[in-house]
Amino acid sequence: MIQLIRGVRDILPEEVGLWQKIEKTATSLFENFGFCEIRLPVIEFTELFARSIGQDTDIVEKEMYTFLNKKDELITLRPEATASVVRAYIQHRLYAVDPVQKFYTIGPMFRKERPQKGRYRQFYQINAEMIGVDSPLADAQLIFMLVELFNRLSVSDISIHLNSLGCPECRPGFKKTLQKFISNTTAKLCSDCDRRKDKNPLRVLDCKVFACREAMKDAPSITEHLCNECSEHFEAVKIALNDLNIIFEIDKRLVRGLDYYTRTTFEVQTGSLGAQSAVAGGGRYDKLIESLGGPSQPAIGFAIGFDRLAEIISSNSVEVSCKPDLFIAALGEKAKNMALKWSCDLSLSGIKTETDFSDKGLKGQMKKADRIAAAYVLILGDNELGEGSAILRNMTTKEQISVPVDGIVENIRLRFAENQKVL
RNA sequence: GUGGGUGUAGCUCAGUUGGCAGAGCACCGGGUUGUGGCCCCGGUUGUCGAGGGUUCAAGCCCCUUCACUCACCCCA
Repeated sequence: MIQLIRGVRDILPEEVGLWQKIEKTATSLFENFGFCEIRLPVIEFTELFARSIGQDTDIVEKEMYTFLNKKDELITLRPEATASVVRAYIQHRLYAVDPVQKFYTIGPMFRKERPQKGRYRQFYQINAEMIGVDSPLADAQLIFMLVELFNRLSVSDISIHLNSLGCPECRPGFKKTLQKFISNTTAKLCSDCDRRKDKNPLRVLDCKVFACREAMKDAPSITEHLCNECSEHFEAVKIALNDLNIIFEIDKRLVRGLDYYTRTTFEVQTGSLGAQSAVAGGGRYDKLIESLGGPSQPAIGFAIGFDRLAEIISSNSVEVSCKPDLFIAALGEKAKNMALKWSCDLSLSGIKTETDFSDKGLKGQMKKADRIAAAYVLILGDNELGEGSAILRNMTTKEQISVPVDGIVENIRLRFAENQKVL
């Protein structure tokens, strides 16, 4: 048997209802906030990701699916969506009419990591990106919209973590301050932190090893080393969030692994996903568009982990069904031919109709109708054919009536149209 | 890439010191000739993840390998 590739998975029909519900909730909410859908390819030139995410990040260094095409160009299955959104914004000069553009997009991303709970090699994200707005009010609005999505999906076990990473003006200075603190500390860091303390000292703040957390307990905080502009921006975001009654906590260890982030970063965390606590995350990337060759426009966005969101909702079990309204139990060849026509016509008129074309007896077909939870069964056998009628049975109340074969589709259609008071 | 756990029927899982491959659920048939659920009776279902080794004999012991899973790293 051919099995699926490691780290990817099938979303089976019973789960798809939940996925559709999440998708509909998100898209209608985002559109109410003025975001428009954009659909993007899943492959791009590798350089796009190397330049946006950062050459030295783990994602680019070892987690991308990268191939050589026939023209010897390096192409990559996208590990995230923001880079592609920005590329499209620049390539199609969407800024020419109005530099302010708001997009959302849903689709699969790919990262070659060892799979575990809530982490797959093909995973799905819902992204929202707002380009061209610098105001801290935009940051607050975006976070408000994100929180509202969780509310609408009845996800309550979450917390909002907030931080600011500064900008190219103030971050290098903080990096040096932090490096000085680390080299002065006597405490022993784990081998990973020892390795990354020079290249990316911010990551040491994020380490989960107890010894490192202890050692970094009194480490300088970036929010205290922001330049005036960044500091004012961050304060304004906090005030705006308070005005919107968004409860959040400042998390100075929230550093994130993509190089393009500036200023505001945030994460939605949950306790119900094992070691994977982040279910959504995002932040500002004010310099990315310019660095990819576009106009100098600020931007902010977030990504929601679709698989993770579905996971935490399904543990609260949302029932989404695709039960048929009507099951046609036909006995004999003539009856089956009539059933075929009827079921096609009824399906077209919006009634979920199921038919069994096998040679099962009536008992077997009733059993099947029961198993798939059909609300009504239409029985057509030799007796009924002789009388020119069929039997319509309510599977809950066991009531049944005789319906003339002449005009039966219209008859049933009208019965279902009358507010489900079919029988 | 590193470490732990788990692989036996469609599903959930038993399987003793190595000795005929099991249960529940599901499915199929019958009881009830054309009426589902509940009940009763009967039946089907296996590369015991794969490959090799030890043995008269391996689901069980040994080696290798693969997959799943959880965690690390990192991230949504």
